[in-house]
Amino acid sequence: MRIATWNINGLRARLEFTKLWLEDRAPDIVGLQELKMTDEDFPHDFFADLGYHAIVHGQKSWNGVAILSRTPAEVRQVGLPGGEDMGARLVTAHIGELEFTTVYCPNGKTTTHDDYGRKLAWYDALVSHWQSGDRAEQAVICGDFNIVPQPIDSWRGTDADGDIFHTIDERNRLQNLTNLGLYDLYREVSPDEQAFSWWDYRGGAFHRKHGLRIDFIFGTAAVKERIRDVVIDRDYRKKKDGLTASDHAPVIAELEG
DNA sequence: ATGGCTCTCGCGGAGAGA
Repeated sequence: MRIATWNINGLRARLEFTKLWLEDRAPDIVGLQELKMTDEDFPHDFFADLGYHAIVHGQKSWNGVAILSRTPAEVRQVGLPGGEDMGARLVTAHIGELEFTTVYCPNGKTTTHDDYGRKLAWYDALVSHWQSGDRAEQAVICGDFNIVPQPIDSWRGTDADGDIFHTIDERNRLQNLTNLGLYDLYREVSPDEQAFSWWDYRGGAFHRKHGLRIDFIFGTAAVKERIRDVVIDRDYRKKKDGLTASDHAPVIAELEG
């Protein structure tokens, strides 16, 4: 089974690009973030033609998350309790034995902006929600977390410590989540590699290797035991057939079974 | 030092992203 997460930066603008990727990589389940469209505008028929069911938590203009799956999914949660003021950022579904959640965590803007405090509060709500729920043994939470866990995950290394995405408070929030028994599947496979999942559109950041690793697939111990491989699909950060890529690359985990 | 690019809304230019 192949599962993936991808911040597509506007589904309307990325529809044909997403199709190329789905046909090439053939994932079984995908968490998508930053749809930037309403539930009503979601192109269910487009994905059905490609062999995917979709569960959507959309919103006009901003945010929005969805789960694509080969086999039908059962909705378990739409929206983060206590975090609704920050927009459509969480959806959970059961697909077979697997509980699959995808999230688009708030950005925070700057450490002095009001949104920074809201970002930390949103994380607190996420941790409470995860902790209070009856989680399946096989559970995954993936998405764009907008936090750089370790200096190795930033192209600026320790020079970025204290900046937005790299503060102690943000890193503690991410730690609070993983302390609930979740493993960063990419790091399980590649403990010492520097690899990024996001690069700024500006200034040739991709080619200069100026990126951040902020997109993760976290899994419970039972999921960790099934890992065959985890890759960050940086080839799909490049233009394809003249189509513009998202500023995020997909992250893909291959699991046994 | 700043912005450098791309998206949405909506038709001009602003806000958001990270």
